[in-house]
Amino acid sequence: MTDDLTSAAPVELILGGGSLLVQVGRDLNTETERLLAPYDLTAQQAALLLHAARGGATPSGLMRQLGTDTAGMTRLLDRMQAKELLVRARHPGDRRSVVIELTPRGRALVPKLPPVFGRITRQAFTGFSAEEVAQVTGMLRRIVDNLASEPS
Amino acid sequence: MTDDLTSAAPVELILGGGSLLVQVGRDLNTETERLLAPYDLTAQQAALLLHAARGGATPSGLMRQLGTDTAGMTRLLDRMQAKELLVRARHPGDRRSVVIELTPRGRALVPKLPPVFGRITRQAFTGFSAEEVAQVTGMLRRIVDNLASEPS
DNA sequence: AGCAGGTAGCTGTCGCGACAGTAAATGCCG
DNA sequence: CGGCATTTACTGTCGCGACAGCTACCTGCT
Repeated sequence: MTDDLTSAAPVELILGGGSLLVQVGRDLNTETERLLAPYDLTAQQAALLLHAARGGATPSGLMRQLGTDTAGMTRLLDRMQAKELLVRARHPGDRRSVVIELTPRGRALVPKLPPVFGRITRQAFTGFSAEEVAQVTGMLRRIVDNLASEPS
Repeated sequence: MTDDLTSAAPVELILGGGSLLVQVGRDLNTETERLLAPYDLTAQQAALLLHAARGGATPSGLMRQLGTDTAGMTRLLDRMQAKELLVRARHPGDRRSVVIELTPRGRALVPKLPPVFGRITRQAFTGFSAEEVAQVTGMLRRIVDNLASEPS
């Protein structure tokens, strides 16, 4: 309901590149990858492993869950397939589609990931009450909706 | 003070790749670039122009303000120099350093940028009270600090 | 004066996001 | 049933972030 947001939130804070939000996202990603380094995984790859581990995953489904596009997904899968973390199988009943199956190697990594994400979460939200976490989450969702639904 | 954050904020929300925070940052960036397209600028380039317009900017200074590293800055400057938005001048008194000077072409773009960032800000924070904006900002800062100071 | 350590900028390499454009398979609808 | 839009996956291209490693230069300390 505020109409003078530009003064409430100085341009510097919202700058596309130097934006606080953008910065936080990048820092979070970087820190996650630091903790994942021992497993030779990136944040995207770890996230994909977790999602694909539940079975029946397709590139387009994973794409929506990871928030990327088909191009990015294709290459992410390429890289992970090259590392023998997964294979592409033919979808029974839809010849356009592909089913992602983890290899034993990929499957072996899955149990190690939740602790890593847990650590990151704890680190990022140190000093936050559960209520505060819920607040940020809610507000971030509202921002996402605002950006998505108002492509003015 | 919360010690059970993993239950308060489910892993799915904080996933390195699929994280809400990461997602918001990317969306914000993408939307910014959509609005900057008419000027043939990326979000980084626009942010750099704004910072450099105040004069006396050096790569390392801009690097800190834009939150990237020296490598990224070097190439960002390369691309912008190729577009004749700026030039690199020698720093008087420190032969290691470089001073960034906008060309007329670069300078001409500067006044167009604040409105764009203003629009993005308004769009992102539609429905937010000034107080809420301050809240998110504060919490985001705390997260940044947590991530920076606790490289456990 | 001279050396150690830090700073400024650069290059190489890799992973990722976004956009544009393509081909094959599917679904829909008159 | 036949044509057309949609969906699925892919490739090409570009900009950017992060890491590692390098040289030139400056500075502080002895």
